Amino acid sequence: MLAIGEFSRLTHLSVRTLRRYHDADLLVPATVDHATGYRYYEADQIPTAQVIHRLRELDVPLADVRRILGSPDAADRAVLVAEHLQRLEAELDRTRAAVVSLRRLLAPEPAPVRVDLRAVPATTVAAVEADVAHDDVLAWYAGAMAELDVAVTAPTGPPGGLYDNALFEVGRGHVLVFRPVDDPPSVGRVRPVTLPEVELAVTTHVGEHDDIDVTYGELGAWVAANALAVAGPVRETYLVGPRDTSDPSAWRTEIGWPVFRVAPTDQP
Amino acid sequence: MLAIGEFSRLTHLSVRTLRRYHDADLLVPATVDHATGYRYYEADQIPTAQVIHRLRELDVPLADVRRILGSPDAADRAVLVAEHLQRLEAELDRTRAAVVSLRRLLAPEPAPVRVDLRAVPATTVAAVEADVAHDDVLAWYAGAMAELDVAVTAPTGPPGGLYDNALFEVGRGHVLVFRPVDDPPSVGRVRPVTLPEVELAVTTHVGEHDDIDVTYGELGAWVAANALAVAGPVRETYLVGPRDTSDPSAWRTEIGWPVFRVAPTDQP
DNA sequence: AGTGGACCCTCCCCCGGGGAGAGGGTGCAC
DNA sequence: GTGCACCCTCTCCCCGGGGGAGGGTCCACT
Repeated sequence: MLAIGEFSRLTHLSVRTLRRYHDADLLVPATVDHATGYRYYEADQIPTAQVIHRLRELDVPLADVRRILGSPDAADRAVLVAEHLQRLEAELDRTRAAVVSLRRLLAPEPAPVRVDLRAVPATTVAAVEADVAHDDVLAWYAGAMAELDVAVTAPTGPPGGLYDNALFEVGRGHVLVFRPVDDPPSVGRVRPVTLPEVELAVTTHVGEHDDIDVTYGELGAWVAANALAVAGPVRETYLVGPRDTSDPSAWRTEIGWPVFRVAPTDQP
Repeated sequence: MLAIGEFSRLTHLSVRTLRRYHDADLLVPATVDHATGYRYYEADQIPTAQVIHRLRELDVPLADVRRILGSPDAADRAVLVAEHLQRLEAELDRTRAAVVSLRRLLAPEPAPVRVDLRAVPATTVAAVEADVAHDDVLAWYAGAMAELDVAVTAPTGPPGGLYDNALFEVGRGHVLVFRPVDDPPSVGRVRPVTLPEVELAVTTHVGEHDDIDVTYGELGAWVAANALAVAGPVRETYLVGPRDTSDPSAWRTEIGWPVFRVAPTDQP
């Protein structure tokens, strides 16, 4: 029988937090005095408290902590925890990418971006498309591209993708990956798709994709500065990618933003 | 002149978030229509928006983002950002430790902890002590122990430390590191200190300190189960530590919790 | 010149995981 | 029996947004 203060000392959880965990049904005191409301804990609740403490340190939401503690089977618990560790790893990746692109953003003299305006005719390609959540894009891309690789034996150009703007605004949107080929097949998820004719503002991103947002931003700034507006999903073309060389610094990603002229100006 | 929606599309920040950043004086639109309240941004605000986006991805609080953006000198900015990266690294360490101790906590069959009750006489030692915030303990410890090493030439036992319980409850408390020696010197911060006589519940933690909380918990559970109560700061003794061997699995940390008998029982 | 629909505005409430403090009741050792 | 540390509940605050209500504006097409 440990009063809450003593239990707090033993678990390094604040009294306040212990009360909160009680309210949340996460860690219910062994006994509660009905008259006074005093909470009393047992020594064998310490490990549980520690598990909660550690999970919270990993930013596991209380609801998930409850689920983990609630699952009687150790294997189930391990699975749930493993899921969270995976999530942590993904977050670590994002952090890494943020550091990379922050470095580029804060670089003393940003290299001026080179943008071309290019009219692209309608093209028929072999494509796989779907509505995908922003977080799932990478995984989906890998699967779709693998399927394309199997279906398209003699591509006539580098692969590419179309990414709906809603992907970034709403967190979910239409995505299409394609491979140009003379006679697009229709196998599995692969279908012939005709990409519409567009005018593209095109620039090339060099290296890993960690800081591709910066290039996007530069392209966007150029587009806005040239009195253009964005019309339709962005097109990426993977001129040189991981499939071509394992040296990330050699990678080249062409980014094409469909644009139209907002107000026709008379300037040359 | 970009309306908020278009700017949102270019920066991948939600309209809502942009408004919030305006309210917070973080990213003020280039012009605001006084009549309608419409916010209009300039293309050259895109890099700023991206910096904010990236910093937020690194969980930099908005107030700090404001300070970073506000400092005109690039070097200043670099310093502020570096500070945050250091903070991230510290967090990563904590995460790693949490994973280690979680693994031990969720291990199928926790090894039973071995606890001894030991009467320790008063001892005079060479010590460095201070009030320290919980987060600063590690850094403070390194400095204090280095000073002790210089001051004490012929120690008569392994080093140790006393850690106030307030450290864990309030996040700040009294800390003392010591080295037993025959004739304690008084040099710099080093002073002779007489540690009071105590009865200690003692156990030994094996390996890195990542999961030392688990051992603490086991010790605490034993203490509670044996009708004892905690009296005074915990004593750690570093029998084998990083100074002795670089192999973490060989490290031995003795943890002694001062206790007293709550209710004298007649049980043997 | 109207009109419809996309766009924009402000305002308020919600979330999680606590921290701070008020105001008042209890346990227990001396 | 009394002092004081301890415990209780309650309300409000923080951050960094999300959701939605209710209403005004812009602009391209008719």
